[in-house]
Amino acid sequence: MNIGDVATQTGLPAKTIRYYEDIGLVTPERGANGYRIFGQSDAHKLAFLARARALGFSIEDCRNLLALWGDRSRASADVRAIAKHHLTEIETKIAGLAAMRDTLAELVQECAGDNRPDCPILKGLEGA
Amino acid sequence: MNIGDVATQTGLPAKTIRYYEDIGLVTPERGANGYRIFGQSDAHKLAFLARARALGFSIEDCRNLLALWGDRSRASADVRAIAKHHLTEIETKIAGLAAMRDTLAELVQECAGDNRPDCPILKGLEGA
DNA sequence: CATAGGGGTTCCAGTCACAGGAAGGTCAAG
DNA sequence: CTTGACCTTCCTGTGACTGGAACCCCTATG
Repeated sequence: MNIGDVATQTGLPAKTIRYYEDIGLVTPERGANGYRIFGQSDAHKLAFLARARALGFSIEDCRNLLALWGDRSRASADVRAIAKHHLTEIETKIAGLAAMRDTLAELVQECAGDNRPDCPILKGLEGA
Repeated sequence: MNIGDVATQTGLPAKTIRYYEDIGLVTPERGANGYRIFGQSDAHKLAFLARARALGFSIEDCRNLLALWGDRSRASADVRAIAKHHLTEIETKIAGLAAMRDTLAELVQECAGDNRPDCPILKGLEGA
């Protein structure tokens, strides 16, 4: 398979796949013409990566997850630890965003949004 | 005021304040020794920026909000439009993160997290 | 008066995970 | 033979800073 085929299969842009090779996440072979050749195992790895990234895992997490995936003597506790830690980070992020949303929603609702200059949003930003 | 004083007042790191000068958000004067000199108006601007950034507004949004803040003939509708658009983006982000959280939480709960290799998390990542 | 410290200054590199684009080689079809 | 779609490498840019090097300035103390 050429890079375009794997890109179609996995939904990852070709650019991203090249980048993943660059940082050592996949190591496709090369044809005589210099083209990358992806086997089934490469395609599976990339699909795995695509899903892990879609769940928000960092590249480093992905690297570790890939290693565990390929390690038959792994302990599921290690996988779980990575996932749980990431889950906590996501929850923290959500909490931060939710706080922003609440404050913003309040300000937006208070603001008339007409052509007069008076604006509760700016007031909220200028004074605590 | 020197940069350290403003940093303490606003809670912004000095580095960040220099960066804000670099990109033209504030324009403090300079003393004979080359030090930046911040007046009250600069300090207010920076406090405004700190709050806007804390609400997640982008630097470009901040630039526009600052301009509106200083524009006596502004229409509050313009401010509101920026804020509302930002609010929508935040809500979109939250929705995305919440979806990740749900999937992750489910996988984490299914995983035993012991020293055996069997792992629903990896299974979830490998197959759709 | 020399020095030590805690300011301040500039400039350069790195972050994260790619995306865009230039310049050029390769391949299959018409 | 040419066209156009694909592939290659390399370089730059993104957002909003952060860290660090190398250097200057100011005040207090021995």
